[in-house]
Amino acid sequence: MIENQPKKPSKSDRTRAQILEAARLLFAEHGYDGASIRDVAAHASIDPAMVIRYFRSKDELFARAAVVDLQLPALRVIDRTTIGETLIRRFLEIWEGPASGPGMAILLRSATSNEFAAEKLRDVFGNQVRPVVAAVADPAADADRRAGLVSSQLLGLAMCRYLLRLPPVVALSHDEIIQNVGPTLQRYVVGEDVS
Amino acid sequence: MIENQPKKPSKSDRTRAQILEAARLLFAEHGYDGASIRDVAAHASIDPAMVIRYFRSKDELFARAAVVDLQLPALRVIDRTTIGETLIRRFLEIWEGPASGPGMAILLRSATSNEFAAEKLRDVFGNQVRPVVAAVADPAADADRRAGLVSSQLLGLAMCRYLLRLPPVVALSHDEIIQNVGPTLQRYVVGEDVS
DNA sequence: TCCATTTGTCAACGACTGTTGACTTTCTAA
DNA sequence: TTAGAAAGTCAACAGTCGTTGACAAATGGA
Repeated sequence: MIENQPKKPSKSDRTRAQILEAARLLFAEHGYDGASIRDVAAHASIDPAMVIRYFRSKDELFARAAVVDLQLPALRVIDRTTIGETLIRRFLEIWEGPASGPGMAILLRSATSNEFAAEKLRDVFGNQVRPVVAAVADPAADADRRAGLVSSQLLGLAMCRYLLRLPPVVALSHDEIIQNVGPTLQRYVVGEDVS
Repeated sequence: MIENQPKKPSKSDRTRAQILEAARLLFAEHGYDGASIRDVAAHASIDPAMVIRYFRSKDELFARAAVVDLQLPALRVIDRTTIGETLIRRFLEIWEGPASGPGMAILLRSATSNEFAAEKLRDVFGNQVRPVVAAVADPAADADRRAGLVSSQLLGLAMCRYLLRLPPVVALSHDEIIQNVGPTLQRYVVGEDVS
């Protein structure tokens, strides 16, 4: 009899959720170093010591905050000619839609100076992006290379548009992104490739 | 009679250069926050106070270390069908060749959590990448958008290959990068575009 | 009501940070 | 040789950081 979720949403659960929400917001905006535990506590209207009580350390808080589930669609079932478009559409949903949290922003903001975040980001690539691309890559041996190229374009777009906020990339409409980046991803995934 | 370079390479000049070299190395590897003045001083085998004496503050030291000159080739004179290839070749030289310093790595490593680095990176885009693309973009009005797309791909590739060190992207050979990313850049710069 | 557990408050710790000023050593020009 | 500038050393400052432990308040079941 394993009961993972005892029915009472005790008071501590709410506090715990508040801390986590504040942490996700501040980590996404200022990165691991830039968001102090005191900042998180202030943003959650709570004492800094409570942050440590609920999450044992800043590292563990960051680990809890930096969870990412891209929920990428299976590419096998859709039309083979619209793979690139499907990918970039899902990408825009993840970043700008309300459902997906700031998980990717959290990782990307800290990955350049925090080895844990970098490793986590490599994990997201290996366990979420790569399998989806591998399922449709023509010679299976090319799967890694194709997935890597896809990641480089998507990650660069995210950097320019959401983190660096490069004006001309911010100005791009959804349709412009889909019609320009879609074909790139399409070629990276199923295009004829170099040996 | 303006003499910008008095002939004597005084002792202080050498020390100054040592500090700057150590700073560029550490900033490129650990970012602005991750590289302390004490680290830089230790790496240059001098006292931390000297770093402040020669450069007035850490911010100023970082500003001096984060200078970038891409020396992008003028795209007008070359064959219009090899623009993408030319760009990606130059990109690889900048990152892996011995001539260009770690300037781009310094900026990219800190741009996600340091507003000065972010602004400087946007400057590099606006003053070095954009003009080169604008010179050949077909409707001049598209120049910004095209330059932005080019930047997103190049910046993403740099992130994955040199900072994040994503294994399949690190494993790519120069030829593979040229033959895969080249066409992408070609289309971004001179391909038919969406309104 | 009473007591034990939970939840929250407060002050402080040691470590690290950028930066400063007083001091000594070294070099250079007269 | 000597005075003055340049170069380098050292200890300490004020601030921030993550983290801790002692203590008070609130809560909830018996």
